[in-house]
Amino acid sequence: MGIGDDAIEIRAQGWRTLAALHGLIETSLERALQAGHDLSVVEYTVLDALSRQDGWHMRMSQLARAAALSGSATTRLVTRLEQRGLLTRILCADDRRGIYTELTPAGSELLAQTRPTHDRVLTDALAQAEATPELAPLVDALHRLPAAR
Amino acid sequence: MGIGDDAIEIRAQGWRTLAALHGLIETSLERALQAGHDLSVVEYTVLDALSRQDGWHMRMSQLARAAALSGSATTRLVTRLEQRGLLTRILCADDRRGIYTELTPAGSELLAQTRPTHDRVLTDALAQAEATPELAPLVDALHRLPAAR
DNA sequence: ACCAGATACTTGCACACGCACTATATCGGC
DNA sequence: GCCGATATAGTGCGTGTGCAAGTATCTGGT
Repeated sequence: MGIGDDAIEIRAQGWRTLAALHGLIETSLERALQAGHDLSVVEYTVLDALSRQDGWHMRMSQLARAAALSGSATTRLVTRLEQRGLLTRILCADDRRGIYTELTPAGSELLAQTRPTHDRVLTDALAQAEATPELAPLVDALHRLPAAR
Repeated sequence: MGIGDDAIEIRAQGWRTLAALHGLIETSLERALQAGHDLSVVEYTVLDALSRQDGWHMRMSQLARAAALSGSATTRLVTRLEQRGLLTRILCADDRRGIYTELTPAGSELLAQTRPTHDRVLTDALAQAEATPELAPLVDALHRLPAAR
């Protein structure tokens, strides 16, 4: 056994904790958003990401990164949302390979309606996680994270 | 705007960071384990969880929780691994509704072969994340997590 | 001007997942 | 002991996903 094995075990343990917390939150959100607003978590993530770029466009590939999705999944996700009238594709003139996406008013409105549910469920899920011994430290660390930007 | 809005925004930001880091790690692991050992991340997680219960059995439902999976997905996952000869189902006598699962020698061996890859890729992914400004704080927090047990 | 290679999105296909439902086993009140 | 309520695992079905291949566009070297 080498000297770095402890570090590896700590990393593995951290990854398991991270995955567990992620799963817990995602499942809660998925059920709530699906039931209440007919939106999946990734769909919400995309709408949210677009709204955050307020007034600015996002390329498909940026969207893919923001949602941690493959290119093909992003194509179909955007297609779904476009067909529901929540966003629009905009061919951009300077690089005709690229496609920009933009929230429609309907998209903004749905997002506004959904955000309270999202925030409430997220808060609840975190509270629930904090009550779980092996997850509590990570939840705590999450709260102390320096506010990015 | 209420007084708690900052807290909500911090939580949302934390969740986005968590999801981003999780996605990054999972994608890296998925590709590496799939390419090198024909295993998915959940499959590895299950084998690892079983090995960690060394000498002890796990019920399907515990496995489902450990892998953050639904009951039905767990059934099929166990079926796949059983057909590959990596684990065995064991009907338990005291509660005939329950089913225990146990690693076979082949399962242990495959896990032993796969673990180095897993650990190396995990280390690399964390290092990569640490080089990303918005992820670095969370990676740092992960390392400082108290060793659970 | 041209062509090879890189980049951005899309499409074909196989597959793992969750939900709703079913089957079997256990437990508690009577 | 019996029967409804609950728990555990498995099945049918629809759907979202990633990979690999395909198409269109851009870029740089010659």
